[in-house]
Amino acid sequence: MISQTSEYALRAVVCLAQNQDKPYTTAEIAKWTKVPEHYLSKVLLALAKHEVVYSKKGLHGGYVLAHAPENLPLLNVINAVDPIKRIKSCPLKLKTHGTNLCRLHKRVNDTIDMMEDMFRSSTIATILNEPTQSIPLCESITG
Amino acid sequence: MISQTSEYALRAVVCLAQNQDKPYTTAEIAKWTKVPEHYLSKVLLALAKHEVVYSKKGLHGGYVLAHAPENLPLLNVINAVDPIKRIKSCPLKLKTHGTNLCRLHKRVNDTIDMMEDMFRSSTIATILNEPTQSIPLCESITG
DNA sequence: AGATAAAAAGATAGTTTTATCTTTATAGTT
DNA sequence: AACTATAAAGATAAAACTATCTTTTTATCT
Repeated sequence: MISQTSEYALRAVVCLAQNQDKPYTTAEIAKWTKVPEHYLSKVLLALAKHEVVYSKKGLHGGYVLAHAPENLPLLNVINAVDPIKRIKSCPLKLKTHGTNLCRLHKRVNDTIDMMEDMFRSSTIATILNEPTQSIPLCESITG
Repeated sequence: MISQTSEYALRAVVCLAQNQDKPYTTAEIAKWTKVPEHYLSKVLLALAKHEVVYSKKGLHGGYVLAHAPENLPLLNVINAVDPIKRIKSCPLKLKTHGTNLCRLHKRVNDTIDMMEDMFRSSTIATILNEPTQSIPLCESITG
């Protein structure tokens, strides 16, 4: 329902949100979030292309968040790596339908919309500030 | 967000709901729903195993719905072919989390729950009876 | 300027999903 | 009993997703 790649991207972004003091390298983020390092590197690349994170090359480089967590909806992270596809026209390409969606596809699309709204309305800050039973997302990045 | 296989399964079931006079063959359903015939055959097999449809072999055989559309939530169709996976424990396997979900995964899981609820609360009958701009799902099965 | 640490890019491979084709088993019909 | 239409099963393959390794480019430090 949500791809592995999106899951990894969200972990990385939450990780960076919790550590905004300096750029962190792919290797550090990978270790902390338990994402395969080389795969994470592609994910971060996509996040950088969509300006979710900012990358700094060279010595003491790494990745930092490009926006304050308050201004970063989960949807932006997901869409950067694995865009949610909505149904815009009848997948059966029926002439009689034209641009209208039939009842089935309208219902499915409504559901996707709802999901999208939920991901749009919660930001990284929202989830980090949410009261919960559980300890912060992950163990310390330096640990 | 919803797999190709689920989409095909839903189409097939809606098709059978609109044609309950006799069993319809894989080939007929495939033609009507524009699903690749041999792939549809696997999908129908899964639907039959989960008793969403009933299969009748031999001459004049084919598939019929196993339940009235009123008693058939979309979720049952989706779960038969491509079960919605919920997050039950921390994907990072952190000891400190134990069975609790962190804020991130709780939020993602809540969203999945919502989607699941939506698919559970609407039946095939619901969507077929819904008032809409568009003509019935598909063109005639005999066309 | 040279050394070093880092992202970026490229190449390859495993796994899962989607799709197609072929053969076999089964149930009606004649 | 033989024939035929059909689902079921098996084998194969194409495409997408996930993952790993290697090389190249870029920026910073001394």
